[in-house]
Amino acid sequence: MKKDLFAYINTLNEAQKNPTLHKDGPLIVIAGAGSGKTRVLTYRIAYLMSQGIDSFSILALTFTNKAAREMKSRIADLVGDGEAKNLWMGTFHSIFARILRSEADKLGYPSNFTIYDTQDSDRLISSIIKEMGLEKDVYKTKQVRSRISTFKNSLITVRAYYNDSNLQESDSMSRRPKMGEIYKEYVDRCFKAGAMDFDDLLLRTNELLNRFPDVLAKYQDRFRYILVDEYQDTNHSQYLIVRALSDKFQNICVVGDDAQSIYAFRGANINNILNFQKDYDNVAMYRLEQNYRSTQNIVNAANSIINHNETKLDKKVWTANGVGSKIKVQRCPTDSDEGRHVAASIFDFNLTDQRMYTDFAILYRTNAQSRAMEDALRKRNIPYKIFGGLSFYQRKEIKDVLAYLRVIVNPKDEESLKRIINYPARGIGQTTINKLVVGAKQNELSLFQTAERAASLDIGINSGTASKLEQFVILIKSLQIFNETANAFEIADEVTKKTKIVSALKKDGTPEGVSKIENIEELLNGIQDFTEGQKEIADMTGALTEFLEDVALATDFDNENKSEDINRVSLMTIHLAKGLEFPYVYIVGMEEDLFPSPMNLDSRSGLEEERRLLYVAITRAEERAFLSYTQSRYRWGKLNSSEPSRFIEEIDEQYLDHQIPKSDYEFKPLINKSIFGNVDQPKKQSKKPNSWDGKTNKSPTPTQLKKLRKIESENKVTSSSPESLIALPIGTQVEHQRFGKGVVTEVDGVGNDKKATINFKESGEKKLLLRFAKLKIIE
DNA sequence: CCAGTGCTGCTACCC
DNA sequence: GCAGCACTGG
Repeated sequence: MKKDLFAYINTLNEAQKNPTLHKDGPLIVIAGAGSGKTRVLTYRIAYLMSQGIDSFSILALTFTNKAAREMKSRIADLVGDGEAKNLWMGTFHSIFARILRSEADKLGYPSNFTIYDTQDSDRLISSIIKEMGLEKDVYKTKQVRSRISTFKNSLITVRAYYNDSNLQESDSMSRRPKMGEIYKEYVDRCFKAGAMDFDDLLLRTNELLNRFPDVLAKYQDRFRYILVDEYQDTNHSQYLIVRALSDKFQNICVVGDDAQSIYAFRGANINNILNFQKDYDNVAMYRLEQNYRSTQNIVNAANSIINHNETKLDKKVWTANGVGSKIKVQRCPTDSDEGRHVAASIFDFNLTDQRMYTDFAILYRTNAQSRAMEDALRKRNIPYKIFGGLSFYQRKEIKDVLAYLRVIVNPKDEESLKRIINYPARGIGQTTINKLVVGAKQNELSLFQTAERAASLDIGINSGTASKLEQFVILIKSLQIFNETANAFEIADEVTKKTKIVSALKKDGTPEGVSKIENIEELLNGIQDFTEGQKEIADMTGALTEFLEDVALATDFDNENKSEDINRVSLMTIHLAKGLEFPYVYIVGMEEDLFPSPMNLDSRSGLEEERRLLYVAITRAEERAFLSYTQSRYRWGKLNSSEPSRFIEEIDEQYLDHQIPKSDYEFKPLINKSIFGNVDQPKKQSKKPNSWDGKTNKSPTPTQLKKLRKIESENKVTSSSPESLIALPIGTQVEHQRFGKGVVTEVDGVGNDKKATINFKESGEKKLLLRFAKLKIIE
């Protein structure tokens, strides 16, 4: 086994080997995009284990569950399943949720605490604002939530907030003087509900480690080796946890790329990676600069964009791969044309390059952009999968079933209780819930306890409603008793039957109802899978809690790998694409007011983050990258005109290949003079100094002229080929730009579907769609 | 209490 | 373009 491992390690380059074999003491690995950092991390962990480090004492923190799972399985390949199993590997949230469960009593929490997702938090905040009688247009739920999240991620507790006059002042200035009160009430209510939100999982871990030195010492001793992936995206709270845990042994290895820091909006602090060397003594610094993923054109184009940033570590990413093709930049009249263009291009490459659909990704800045892409792909029968957006577990019907399970496990969970107390409808309306909330506060009881005692407490609930509440309480209690002996699947199955959720949906009979039933069945299948996996564990107490935790921390990525998911084009936001790679990458919506996002335009750091986002997007591509922008786009149901993103200009011209709409098969010819936007259109006053629009009145610069000439000549090539191929007798000698010379052996299909089978000298026999294949007839 | 209707405001991003 | 919310009449 050891010998095998070293054979693997020997396949690394020197730059990769050094951090892999670095044993003790702090180290930072600055890993350029595609430079093999995952290999370094996995081999390093395997190496540590080969050196006698106990697998139980290695903690590896990743950014997604998927990354953790993949790394674990790769390590299992190296060291065997049994040993890999013992590694502590997962996201910050999942690892510390696990630790918090076992230490919960110290913080006054039940060990089966609920994890509130963003929606739960929003509902709670919104009801607090209502209860406090505040104006909802001033105290906007989402703004309040994100403010509270900022506090928590900066370790500003309620007490710290009240000790900081600056914070209070800035909230007063933004007309929200009651922010502190809302914050306090929110924290109290979460605590009383036995619930932690995502930020609490980190904040409470800090609290645990700070308040209990013995607990800190225990985990410091347990985690002798700590590794953190994607360190550039850690926030202050995560930073402090890592610092505290690694303080004793200082065997801390962080890996990241400052150029790929794209989560500042949720509190990630790029200074964590920039200042790592100041945080520990004798830090070893390693740089991985050789890119194994992409062509030279892609690497260089990406470098040229990131060079516009001021804040960055010194790094020169290069590749020994081939030069590759230039990045195509496509202008499209509208967003649906953009969709058609991308779909046509994928269709084309799928055929001519014999590519699987999984080789393609379409990346965008905002989820709303996926629709135009979907429509176009569907029209061409190209299978696709959308990642992100509303996840399975956030669907209403799923959240309803889960709410029952959550209340069974933790009856104090207020948000879940409010969800199900009248679902399916049982005559307990908003008025009653309001009375319960008030009553709970007055009597210092949980909402559930208040419901339980509704008849005896003097809270204005009449006997009719009280008996309905009693029925509901009995239902929950009987399910709780059932839960003591049943496994997670049995209890979930019982919930859907006892509550008549499914039978009610069946009666409803609408297509929506049918799809909801299917989703609930899917959920039950998932729970059954989970239960199967737990079979060897004799004691099933806590199984449901564990399932609910998995679900709370799961994302769409975690439900992949189903058979129907293979061979599909991937659609996702750029954020979601971090860490992934695809041979062909389409980056759509390269427009001002979209990318860079207007929300990030008021500061240099914001703009730099947007730039890093584009860097991430381009470096996902292995072979080909495509950029596109529209001249007008539907937003909020209205057609708005748009301008090319400033970022297109920032990419070094020599790596780009500007296209204008192809008149032959996709677009009507629009403008032949210039690619620089709205020459032919009445245009609004240009206010952005950096946009291309402002230049159109001037005569073209030499670079622009060069672009124009190139575009004109290319346009001739594309438009001439289809006509010349109308007649293509068998035996014709043809030349293809990629496959070289060949002979036509068969022609079939008509019109747009006309295909020719061609026997190429070099590449063998290929079937090509004539309207795409740029064939030249050789006389 | 509840279902239906009309209005609003938003749409970065993830654990 | 739609989801979520508030309002209203039954």
